[in-house]
Amino acid sequence: MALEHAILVSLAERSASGYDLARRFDASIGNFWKASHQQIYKVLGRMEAQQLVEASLVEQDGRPDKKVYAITADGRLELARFSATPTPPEVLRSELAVKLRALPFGDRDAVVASVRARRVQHEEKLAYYSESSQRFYPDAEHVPQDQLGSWLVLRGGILAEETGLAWCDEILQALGAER
Amino acid sequence: MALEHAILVSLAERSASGYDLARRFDASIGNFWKASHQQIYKVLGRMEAQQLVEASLVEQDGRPDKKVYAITADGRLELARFSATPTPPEVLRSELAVKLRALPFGDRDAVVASVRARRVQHEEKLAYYSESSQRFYPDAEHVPQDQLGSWLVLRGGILAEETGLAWCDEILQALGAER
DNA sequence: CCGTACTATGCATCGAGTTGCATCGCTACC
DNA sequence: GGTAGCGATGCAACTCGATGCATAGTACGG
Repeated sequence: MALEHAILVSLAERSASGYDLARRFDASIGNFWKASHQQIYKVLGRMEAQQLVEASLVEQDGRPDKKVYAITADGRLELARFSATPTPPEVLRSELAVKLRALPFGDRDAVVASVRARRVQHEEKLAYYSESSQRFYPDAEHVPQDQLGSWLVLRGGILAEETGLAWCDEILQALGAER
Repeated sequence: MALEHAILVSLAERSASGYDLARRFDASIGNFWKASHQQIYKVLGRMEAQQLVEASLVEQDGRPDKKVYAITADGRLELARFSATPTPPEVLRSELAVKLRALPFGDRDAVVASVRARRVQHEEKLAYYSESSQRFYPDAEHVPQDQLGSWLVLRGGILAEETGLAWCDEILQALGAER
C-alpha cells in the first residue's frame, strides 16, 4: 500500500490538488511510482476519511475550483512509521524475459524488435534523468541534505537505465542483430 | 496477462504438474516472474478450458496422484503469437525509493537498515546467479543456441543485481553509513 | 457560435494477484 | 500412537490497479 505513502511524501513536500498530484505521478514521483488520476482520487478520499490529509476548497478564476490537500499531523506520523518499517523485497515481473526464454518457440525477429524498442526507451529515460541531474544537482559532490533522498532516487534511476541499456546491447549482440 | 505465457514457456520446455510449476516459479522462472501456487492452479484451470494445455492424471505410489500438464498445439500457437507482440514498458514501483524520498520526514537510521537489508538480498541473489552461470554456462563465449534465451535472462539478472548492489553502496555512502 | 483542449473531479467494472484456509496421501521421527 | 512435514490440489475473500466512461468550467482559435 505504498501509493498512500508516496502521496504523503508528495504532500509533505508541498500541498497539492488531486490533479496536481496526478501530474507529479506522471513526472518526478512517476520515476519510481506510477498511478492514474482515478486511483489517486480514490486513495485521497480514503486518506481524508482516515484524517491523514485534509482538503480545502480553493476557488479560482479562469479555471474550475479545486480541492487542495495538505498532510495532517496524523499523516506525518504515519509517514514516519512507514519509513521505519522493513522494506519487503521487490517482485520483478519482466515480460521481456518471458519472451527471451520463449525464443526457441517464438519469433526471433519480433523479439529483436521488442529489444530494440526497449533500448530506445532506456535511452530516452536516461537522457531525461541525466538532464534532470545536471539541472537540479550540478554539483554532485555537494548535494544539500534536504535533497539527498531525491538525488539518490535519481541516481538509482540513472543506474537502472544504464544497466537496462547494457542488457539490451548484450541481447542484440548475442542474437546477432545490429543496434 | 503474461503469467499465462510464462506457464506456456515452462510447459513447452517440459511438461509438469501444478506443484512442479509452483516450484519452478520459485526458482528458475521465479527469477523474472513470481507466482503463488494458488494463482498457478487457477490459471492452469482456465488454460485447460481454453485448450492451451491438457492434463493427464498420473498415479504415483509413495505420494499423492498428480495432474501433469502439457502444452497443446493451440498453446504453442498462442506462445508464438505472444512472442511476436510488442512489449509494453515495465512499470517500476520502488518502495525503497519512496522511503528515500521520505528521508526528510522519516527515520534515517531505519532507512539505512532497510538499505543494508536490501544490499544483503542483492548479494545473495548475485551469488546464486553467478553460481548458476558458472555451472550451466561454463563457456560464456559459446552458449548453445537453444539455451541462448535462458542465458540472456540470467545475464539480465546478474546485471540487475550488480546495479542494485552498487546503488545500495552509493546510498550508504551518501548517508554516511558503513556497509 | 462551435469545436478542441486543458483544468478538475469522480464512478463503475473488471481482472490479476495476495492472503488465509482447507483437504488428502503418505513418510519419518520421537 | 501422535505429530510434524512434504507432495499435491484447490476455494473464498479481498485489495490494488487498469480501463472505460461521465461531467463541468473555462479559454482560445477559426
